[in-house]
Amino acid sequence: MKSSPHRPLILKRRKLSFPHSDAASTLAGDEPSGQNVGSPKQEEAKPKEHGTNKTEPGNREVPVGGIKIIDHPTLSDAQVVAIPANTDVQSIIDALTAKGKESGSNGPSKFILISSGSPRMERREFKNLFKSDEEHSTAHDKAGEDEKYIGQSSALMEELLSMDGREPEENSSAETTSSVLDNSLTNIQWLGNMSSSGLSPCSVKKETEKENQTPKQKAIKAEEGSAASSSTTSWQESFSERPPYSYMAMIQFAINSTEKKRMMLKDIYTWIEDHFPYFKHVAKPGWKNSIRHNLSLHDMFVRETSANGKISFWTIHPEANRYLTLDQVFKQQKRHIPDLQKSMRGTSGRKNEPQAARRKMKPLLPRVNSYLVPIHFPLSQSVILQPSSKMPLPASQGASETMQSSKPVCIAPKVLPSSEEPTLLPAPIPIKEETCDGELSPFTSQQSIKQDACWISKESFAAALHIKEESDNFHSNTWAPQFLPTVSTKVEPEQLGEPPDIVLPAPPAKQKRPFTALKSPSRSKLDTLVIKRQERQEMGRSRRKQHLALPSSEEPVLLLQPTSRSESCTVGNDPPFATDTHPLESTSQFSCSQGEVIPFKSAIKEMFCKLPISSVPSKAPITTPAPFLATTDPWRLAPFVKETSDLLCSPVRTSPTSLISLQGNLDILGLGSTPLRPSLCDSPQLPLLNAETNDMVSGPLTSSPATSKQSSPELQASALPENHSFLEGLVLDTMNDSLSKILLDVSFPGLEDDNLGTDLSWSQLIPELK
DNA sequence: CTATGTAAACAAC
DNA sequence: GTTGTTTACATAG
Repeated sequence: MKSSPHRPLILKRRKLSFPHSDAASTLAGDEPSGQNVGSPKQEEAKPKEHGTNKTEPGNREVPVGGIKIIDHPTLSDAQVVAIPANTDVQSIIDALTAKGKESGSNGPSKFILISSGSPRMERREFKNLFKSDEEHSTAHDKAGEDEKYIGQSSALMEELLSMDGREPEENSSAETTSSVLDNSLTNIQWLGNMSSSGLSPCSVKKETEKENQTPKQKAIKAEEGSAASSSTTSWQESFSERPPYSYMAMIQFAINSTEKKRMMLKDIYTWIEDHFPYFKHVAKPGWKNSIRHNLSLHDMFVRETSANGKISFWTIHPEANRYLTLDQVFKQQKRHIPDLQKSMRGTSGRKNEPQAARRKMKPLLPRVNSYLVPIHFPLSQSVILQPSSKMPLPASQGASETMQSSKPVCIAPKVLPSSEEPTLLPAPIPIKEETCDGELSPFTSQQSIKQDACWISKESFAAALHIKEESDNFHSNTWAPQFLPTVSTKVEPEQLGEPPDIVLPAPPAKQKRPFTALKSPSRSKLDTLVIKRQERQEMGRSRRKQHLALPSSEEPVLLLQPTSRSESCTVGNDPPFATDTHPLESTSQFSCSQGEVIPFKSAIKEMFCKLPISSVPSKAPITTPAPFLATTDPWRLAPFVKETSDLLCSPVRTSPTSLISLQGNLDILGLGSTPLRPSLCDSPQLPLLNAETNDMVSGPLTSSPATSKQSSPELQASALPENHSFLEGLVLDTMNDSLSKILLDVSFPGLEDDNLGTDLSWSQLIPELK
């Protein structure tokens, strides 16, 4: 009852009913908590083994190839496996296998691997061992194993391997199929940072077991900080410390851990507790509130109600869902981390080194920024981003490490299609991605000076990347159909190094439903009902989902400008873009040739949602979609716009440009939970990128015929016809850990204002526009 | 300024 | 009491 002075009273809050409760059918069938969801609770059972495990009390060693297996001092069901530096994986496996046999079913379920030697190898190898991570594997239920990877402290790595698959966790990774051992390998859970011997008492039981991973980061931290000295402390901390994941990320992990990709709130809580002991044991109860808050806050989380309406599940909007799982993330981290750590440690003074850039890297799984944050990219931005030509892998590969290391692991929801967006097509368009792991490297590697910039840029970069993807999706989804002919997006995948563990989702689902109910009428099909979805408007300060609120001041920038510059917007040098003109906004807004400015921001939401009630409605109820909007899918924008006219300076025009702008806006707006961040332009990187751009373009990308990819101004001007608009950029695919360059070639004959008359116009392409 | 985290008020069950 | 929403405020970057 306290009334907070600050907080306005909520006069009324009304739940939206869903039209489709029928969808529930699906639900009904499904049990709420879902099979998958994991019945974390059940897991608890594990302990049973203990008794027997103890079979080998004391530190008994089971030497196998120099590998020592010792009972964990405090964990009854765990054993510590000391692995000599040069031990090969097979030996380890053999040792564990032998141990496992020896112990029988009752044996220890977990093994903590400690290697003093070259941890890296182990990982790698293990990694190899681990088979695929496909998530979809039903595995959840049973498979329980998770891998836990401990960071590699240079000193030691530890891994817990759960031998038995008992744990029901759903880790994606779990591929039950494999032998027990495999499973165990497969599931790596996080180990805390146990620094050293890691034998310290660990009260955490199952937690340990499950998948929490302690990010290496932690490990790193540990090292840095208090570190290891007291193993106990570190050990405990590992479990007690808060995971480096944001709530948003954890929720995603939880939901994606289930087969159906949906989870009830309660199960989410449970999953998190199970996987991150911190929340079970240390966190204040308020964390649940935070979870709920995040669910409500982020558009990517969609609540679906069972047919009967009694059960509500939380799902991740397909468009936004990267299907990340803890496992995947973990694996990724694995890859990257080593490098990072190296760099970090190795160079105690990181700064000095070129590596400095890295240093800046965010924690792999930063709770922060980019992590999991949906990034919306306005088309324009994409334009802005220019890949550096350098991207070529050369050094990169070698550098791959660097790259990776440098690369923050971002888990960003794929696209954040704005709720508005109707994204139907997943990837109809031919999109190629080229991921160059090495790509970044150039940046990093290059000049030291720049590196910093690079760094920064990187982050932004990452964002940009994501954005790009979005844009792709964006295009592909919404536009693709219409544009297909004309538009070609390419992303050329070049993965240097590793195959993506993560499978990019081309989520099947995508097609299904649009993020926002608003848009797609069709979505009705969905089994479940989507309850939420609204666009967000801006909110003043409060953060209700981020919207794209752009400062009114800023005006939309033309994506494709008629003027030579238009394309040139490219970052590079264009002062305008890059600099002030529309720093961020530029990305978000597009100006109509007319000069109209369309600020998207919050207005949009309102428009969509029409949420009279709350000033800042976050998610619009699906049901409410405006008719017109619904009809046209994606682009009901225009109409939309009109209404919003208030906000918009001018009514939307069908003019091609306008469309573009809209779209861009949409993106931005749309889901945009995340606001555009500082545009790429701003970031220092740009320059770098630009510079190279040309080359790049010419490179692989160019392969595509008609489409010219260059975004670089020069090129544009010279080479490109006005009609063509190219969006070129790099995409960082967190999932794959790779960088992708994407070229989006949107060429219309007459796109630009100047040319409008000429050939095709957007409107032509898209009837609706007219 | 943004993204996040946290606390809290409130609403609807 | 639980689940969801939405504010408000705080903090880190």
